[in-house]
Amino acid sequence: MRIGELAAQAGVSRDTVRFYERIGLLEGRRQANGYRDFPPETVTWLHYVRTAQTLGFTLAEIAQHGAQLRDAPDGAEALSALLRDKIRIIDERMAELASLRADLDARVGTGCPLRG
Amino acid sequence: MRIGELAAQAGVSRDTVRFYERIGLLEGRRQANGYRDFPPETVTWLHYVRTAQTLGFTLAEIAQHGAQLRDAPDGAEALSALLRDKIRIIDERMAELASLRADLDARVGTGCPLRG
DNA sequence: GTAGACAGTGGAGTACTGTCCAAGGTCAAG
DNA sequence: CTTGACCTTGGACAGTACTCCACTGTCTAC
Repeated sequence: MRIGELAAQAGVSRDTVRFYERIGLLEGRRQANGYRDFPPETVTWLHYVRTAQTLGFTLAEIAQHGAQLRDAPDGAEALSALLRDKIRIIDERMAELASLRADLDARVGTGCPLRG
Repeated sequence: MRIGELAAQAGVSRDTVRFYERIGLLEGRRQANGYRDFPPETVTWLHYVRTAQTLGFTLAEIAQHGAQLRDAPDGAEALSALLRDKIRIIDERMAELASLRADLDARVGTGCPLRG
C-alpha cells in the first residue's frame, strides 16, 4: 500500500504519515522506485495511535509501544497486554471525569460557583 | 494576593501566571509598587482553567469563557451555565471512553488484535 | 544599609504535533 | 511523448503552552 492509500484509509494526511515515519512511529519499507510501501495492518496501527493519543499518550510514548510490540516474543499477547493497559487507563480517566462531574454538579446553582 | 501566593495556591508557576495574564486569561490589577494583585477567587478561577484544559479546551477558548462571564448580567447564573456545559461535555467524553473501552475489550485475547 | 526573598520586564528558547512548499522523480493513459 | 496523478526530499513555518534568562526594582529584617 502506498502513502496516499494509507493516508486516506487511516484518515490522516500524507505529511502526517511522513512525519510519523520520521519520528519512528511507522516502519519505512520501500518499493524499488523509492515509494513507501505499507502492509495493510498499518491502517489498524494508525487507529491504535489515535486511540492512544486520545488517552493522553505522546507520540514518543506510542512509538515505544510499537517498539515493545516488535520485541515481544508473542506479538498478539503483547498487544493484548497493551490494550488491557489502555483499558485500565480508560477506567481511571472515567473515574476522574465522574468525580469532576460530581464536583461541577454540586456547584451549579449555588450562589457563586466560582467561590465554592 | 501577590503572584507568588497565587502560584503556590493554584499549583502553577509564577511564569505561568504571567503568561496567563499576557494572553488574557487573568485580569491584571496592580499595587502601587507595580506588583500584581489578585483577588482570592483567582485561585478558583485557575482551578476552573485546569478543569477546562482537562476537557480539551485551549487557553484561548477558556479566556473567552472568562470574557463571557464578565459580560454576563448575572455572573452566577452565567457560570452555572458554563458548568452545565462542561458537564455535558464530560458526559460525551465518558460515552466515547466507554465505547473505546468496549472496542478494546473485544480485541483483547483475539488472535491478532491489531488486525481486528 | 545590606542581605535575601520576592517582584517586575522583555525576549529567547523548548517540546510537541503537525503543515506547507519548492524542486524534482515515476508511472499509466491517451 | 506529454499530461496528470502520484511519489520523493529537505527545510521552513505554525500553533499551543509554557519555561528560562538577564537584568532590575521593592520590601522586610537584622
